[in-house]
Amino acid sequence: MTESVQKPRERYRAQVREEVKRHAWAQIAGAGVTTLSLNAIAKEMGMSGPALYRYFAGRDELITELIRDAYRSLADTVRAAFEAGTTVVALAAVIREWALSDPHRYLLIYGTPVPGYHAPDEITAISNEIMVVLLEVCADPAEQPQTPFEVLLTMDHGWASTLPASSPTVHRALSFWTRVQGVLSLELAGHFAPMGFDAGLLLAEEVARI
Amino acid sequence: MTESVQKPRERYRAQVREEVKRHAWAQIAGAGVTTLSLNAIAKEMGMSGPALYRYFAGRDELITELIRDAYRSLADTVRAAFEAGTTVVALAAVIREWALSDPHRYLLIYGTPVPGYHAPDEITAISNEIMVVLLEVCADPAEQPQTPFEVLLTMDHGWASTLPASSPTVHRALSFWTRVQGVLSLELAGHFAPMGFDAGLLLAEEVARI
DNA sequence: TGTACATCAGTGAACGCGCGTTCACTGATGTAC
DNA sequence: TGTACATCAGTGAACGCGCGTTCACTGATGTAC
Repeated sequence: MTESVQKPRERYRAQVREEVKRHAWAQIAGAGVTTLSLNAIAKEMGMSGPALYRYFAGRDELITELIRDAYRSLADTVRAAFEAGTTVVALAAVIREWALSDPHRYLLIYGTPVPGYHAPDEITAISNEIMVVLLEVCADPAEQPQTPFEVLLTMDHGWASTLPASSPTVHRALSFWTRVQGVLSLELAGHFAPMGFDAGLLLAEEVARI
Repeated sequence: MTESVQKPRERYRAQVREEVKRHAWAQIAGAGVTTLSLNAIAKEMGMSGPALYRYFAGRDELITELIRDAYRSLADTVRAAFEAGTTVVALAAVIREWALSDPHRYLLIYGTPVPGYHAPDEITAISNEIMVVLLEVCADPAEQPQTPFEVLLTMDHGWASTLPASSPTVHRALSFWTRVQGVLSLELAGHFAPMGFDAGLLLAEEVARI
């Protein structure tokens, strides 16, 4: 964000880091995180393996960066839709488009967890940002729930601390989120493929009445 | 099923295959399919690596077996619940229990697809069995939908071929399935952990009105 | 019941591969006077 | 503007590791007469 005052070396470092990440995403798009390899990325960039250690402390740091960027991208997308004034149905479609535009990016953060990886606080913070937007959209008075919901939550922290735990808004947001994930996780893993119907339509139906 | 007439060698082969699979599941329970290794399994069994090639053509065949067994187990569980006479809410709870009893088994079939792996027909057949049960449960006249659904499906094959594509039953089954997947995929990947609420309750709410 | 043969489980060595990571070093780039 | 020095990107060799898989072989188990 303050890149304009970077000195040349810093600028160069940032560029190379970005290039590494681009190649990393390309690899992930091919076969998921599992096959992500520093050596392979170095080779693609015409460098030798150890060179990347100038830019990343190791494989784990690179993966953390990728996960963070993925969350960041989704949070920004969702926030932008909200600020442009969206309905829950339209927001679901926006999230689906985001996921379809790069399925492995979606799977990186919502698919099977990377073995041995534990997300740092910064990442849970971004994840919370997303929930906050969902809560805001679900709190829209024009989109009230049809039926009152029962107490569901026992939490007293984080994004929901300013809302009563049994708030219909919270329940609506959770319903929205799980239904979106339900359609997307099945669609992206290919489980709808043999059935031959429009997952976008199903998603719209799913979130139309929450 | 005809094991009682197996000759000793066949019997022994079957036992070893089962033992290999047990170790494979233990590995998967630890860190997912990714880290599954024939050599490691052999070592745990006190055998040398190549010995396993007497029992499995290779790593892929073993994985296929595991995936098939996972589907088989879920299909049997779901069918048993149906035959005992279940409601949609109870069935959802049964599926959740099945998933929680071995999260990585669930993730093996509904999580991020294994790179480079393509399911043989036998497996899609079992997957269809599950859908058939869901359709039967959702067709229960005691569990009629509250609202009529619009046309969603354009398929003309497989398990739905005997039902009109726009059938409320089909829509109810798809809603059920995606909502179950939505809750489970988020819960098992740990995305509910920082929120501190009862995922079982959320699931019950989700499938109560389909 | 005993012998001759066929089957097959399991071994150990080997192949080729790629991985993450460390280390001492070279050579280019930037900085300070 | 020019020189002396510090910084740092990138290299190549090496370490130790584990993987899937093949192959020729040994020795035990089962089969047929």
